[in-house]
Amino acid sequence: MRSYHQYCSFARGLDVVGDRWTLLVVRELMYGPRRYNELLAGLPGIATNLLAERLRELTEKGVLERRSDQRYALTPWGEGLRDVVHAVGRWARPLMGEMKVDDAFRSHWLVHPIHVLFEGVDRRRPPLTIGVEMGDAPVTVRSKAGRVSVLPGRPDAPDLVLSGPPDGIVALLAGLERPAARKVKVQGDVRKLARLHPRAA
Amino acid sequence: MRSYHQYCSFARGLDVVGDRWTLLVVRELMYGPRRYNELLAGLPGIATNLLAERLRELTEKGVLERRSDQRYALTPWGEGLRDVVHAVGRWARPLMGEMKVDDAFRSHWLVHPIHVLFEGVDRRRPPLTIGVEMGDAPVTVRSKAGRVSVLPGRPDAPDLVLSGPPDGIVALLAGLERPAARKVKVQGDVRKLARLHPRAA
DNA sequence: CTGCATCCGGGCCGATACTG
DNA sequence: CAGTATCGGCCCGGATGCAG
Repeated sequence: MRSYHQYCSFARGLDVVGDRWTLLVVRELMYGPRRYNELLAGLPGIATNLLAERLRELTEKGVLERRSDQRYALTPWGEGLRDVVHAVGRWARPLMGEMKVDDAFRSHWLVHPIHVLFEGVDRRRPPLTIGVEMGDAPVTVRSKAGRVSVLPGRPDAPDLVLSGPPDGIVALLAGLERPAARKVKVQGDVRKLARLHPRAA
Repeated sequence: MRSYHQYCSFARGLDVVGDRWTLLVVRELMYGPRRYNELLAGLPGIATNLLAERLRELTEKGVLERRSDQRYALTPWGEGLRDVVHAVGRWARPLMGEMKVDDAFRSHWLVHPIHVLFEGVDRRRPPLTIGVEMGDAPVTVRSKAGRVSVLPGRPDAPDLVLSGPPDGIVALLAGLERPAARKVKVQGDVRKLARLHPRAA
């Protein structure tokens, strides 16, 4: 990317991560170290040359590093971009209405809406294990010790299983009455969801 | 900008503000409503057509609005981008070493480093008024009630006056011993600066 | 002078094909 | 699996024109 040539911390930050796709690569690495093809799968729409170029640039600039097992991982400085990604995600929450027909989705992306919806610790939250099926891979949403998190894979003994389109799942977890929420099949008692106390919109 | 077509809050956010120059336009409006030419002056390097286009897009999307006095201003939703700009600025702080020869600078940009360096309230901070001269316009850095802020203009009765290159000024305020800091002329007692307790790097 | 619109060259982006 | 090569098209950047 062309530099903005401004002596401004924000502008210099954008010189590093302001390119198209760059911060989405970072988003993918926030789930942990990933291999090239895993990144490709998590970034529907990116061209292979662009992914390669972004990985090279970000490595040169010290945002990520390549490990011995051929995986890419965020450096400690790169980890600092979590706040940036979350800040944008939080700001853009009003944009998360319905899915468009040509919108892509990956189950592990659920981590971010969950992070925003259930930020911090809330002791009122009961322990709860939810299996979520949204198409490409099952994930588990777990409430434990007042904290809500997302894990890959299908839980052994879920209290609740949700299956349906992503926008419906998110609406249901957020406690919103949206048309899409009605398309979600629920096994178990839906009312348990409200006890997780999602943040108001 | 081409949409990423991903049902992800972060990606949808970038669909709105991910274009080149877009967040820098927002940065400029964080100082308050501005007219077209004022924005142009605060965004050295931007092409006039691009500024016009960004302003139109951001207005359509509800990030900013045009006022009756022809000024552009952030909407309430647009104000939410402050957290994003600050998050990037905070992350990019390690990049704020020396100025490059072709780096542009505007005095009002000092607001962001100050925000990052002196975030929050610290009761140990004594009241202090500092005049700062960096080239294009004088600004005032003021400590009051434990909070440090930046105002446009030259103070009436400064306790201290700093004049020199921006990187030197920032280094001095941050309490860092950098070569550039030695190029700053100081009128008054430099040691008063340390009492403001800047955050460690 | 302010506030843009138009035009044009160059570079980045996106899609596909291909290689070790 | 992990990229490189290639090429058309679009966005960006700089210069210029022009209306209120």
